[in-house]
Amino acid sequence: MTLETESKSTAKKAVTRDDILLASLKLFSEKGYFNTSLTDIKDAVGIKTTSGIYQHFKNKQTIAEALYDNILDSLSISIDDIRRRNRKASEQLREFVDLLFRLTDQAPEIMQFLLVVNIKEVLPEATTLIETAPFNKIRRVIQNGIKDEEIREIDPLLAYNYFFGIIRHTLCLILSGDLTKGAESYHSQAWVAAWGNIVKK
Amino acid sequence: MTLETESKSTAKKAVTRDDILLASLKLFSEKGYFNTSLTDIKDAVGIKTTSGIYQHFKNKQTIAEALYDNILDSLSISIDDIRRRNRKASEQLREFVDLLFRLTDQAPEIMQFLLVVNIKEVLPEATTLIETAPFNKIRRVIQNGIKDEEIREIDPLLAYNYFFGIIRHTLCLILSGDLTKGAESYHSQAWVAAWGNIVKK
DNA sequence: GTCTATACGCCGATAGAC
DNA sequence: GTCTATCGGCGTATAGAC
Repeated sequence: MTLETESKSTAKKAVTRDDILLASLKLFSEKGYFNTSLTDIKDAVGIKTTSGIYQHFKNKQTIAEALYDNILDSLSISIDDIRRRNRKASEQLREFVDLLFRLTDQAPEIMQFLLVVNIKEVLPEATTLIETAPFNKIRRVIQNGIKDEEIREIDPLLAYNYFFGIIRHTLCLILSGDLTKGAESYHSQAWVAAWGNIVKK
Repeated sequence: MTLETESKSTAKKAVTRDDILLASLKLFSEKGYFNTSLTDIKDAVGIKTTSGIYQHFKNKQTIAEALYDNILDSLSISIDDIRRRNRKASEQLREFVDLLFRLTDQAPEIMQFLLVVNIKEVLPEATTLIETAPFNKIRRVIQNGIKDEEIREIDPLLAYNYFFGIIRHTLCLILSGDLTKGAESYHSQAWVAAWGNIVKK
């Protein structure tokens, strides 16, 4: 599964692992993990019994695990790409923010799952968002920014906090429908506010 | 139930509604609503069967509802008090932030329930945090601050976002244990960053 | 208010035929 | 890979005695 939503092929074919992941992602982000039964998933995916699900996943939890892993992996790869293409921390962070807003717009289920679903409740063993590979990389970007004197000298974790706090809150308000004008209108303003919090003046 | 944790009386007496609320709050914030069974609550509260719970609450959901209502009511009252005692928006917001940090330190279960538990998943009918009475009042504080030219002229919702985004993210990092030095050390810095985002320069 | 006892629905999960 | 059939169990909830 990639971060991009894929268009279903017209020909009716066997249900794949990705079909289940996609349907589960939608349901989990809409109703929450615990309000989603395997019956719901089976219906969404278009099979008659829940048995088919067990062909691809050991149990319900492993579906959520696979989703979380896939999303984090995709993000991580995107960040590698961003770091390769840009030198300055400001550019790297800017592109990361662009990515998050684009996803919020085009694949809100993914961002809903990532930011709103309380992953510790679903997967008690899971690491906090901040400890995951992609967000570790973002913290390294910030550290480098401090070293290069682009970002003011504060605890990198606090810089992450001041920067990502605004981005995240903005995205959550968009996802919840409290910010109604569509992601684009808030995008650049959120960036300015977030970056302004950590930039060396 | 108040926002303050009450010390249990030594004498063993009948289980009250507040005992159930307190135990539930602890369990919900630790394990999550769906990972908490009435059996867990009954154990925590010290009775032998779940039947006793139904003396006070119609069902499990109403426990969460009562908790949410109580917390919001308490917050709302505190904010009224803050607004009465202070004139300037900066002072009112500052005291509000003080309150939130104090609660995070002294009653983390309350803040965990308020900020981390996904209330829409537990109570689909519940209003978003931003639409609740206390947070509506905070938004009015911000509106007044704009009118009085203390806060720069932007959409009040965005100002709320830039301000509270940082506060909330800081509190969540403290609650999750990612920020380890204890709430106090981050308190004033978070305030400076959050207020700096909206102050008229 | 607390207990015993009990109901029962839903959901996750498995075995095995096709 | 999909189906039928079925299971066990957990968790919520109720009735009614004390």
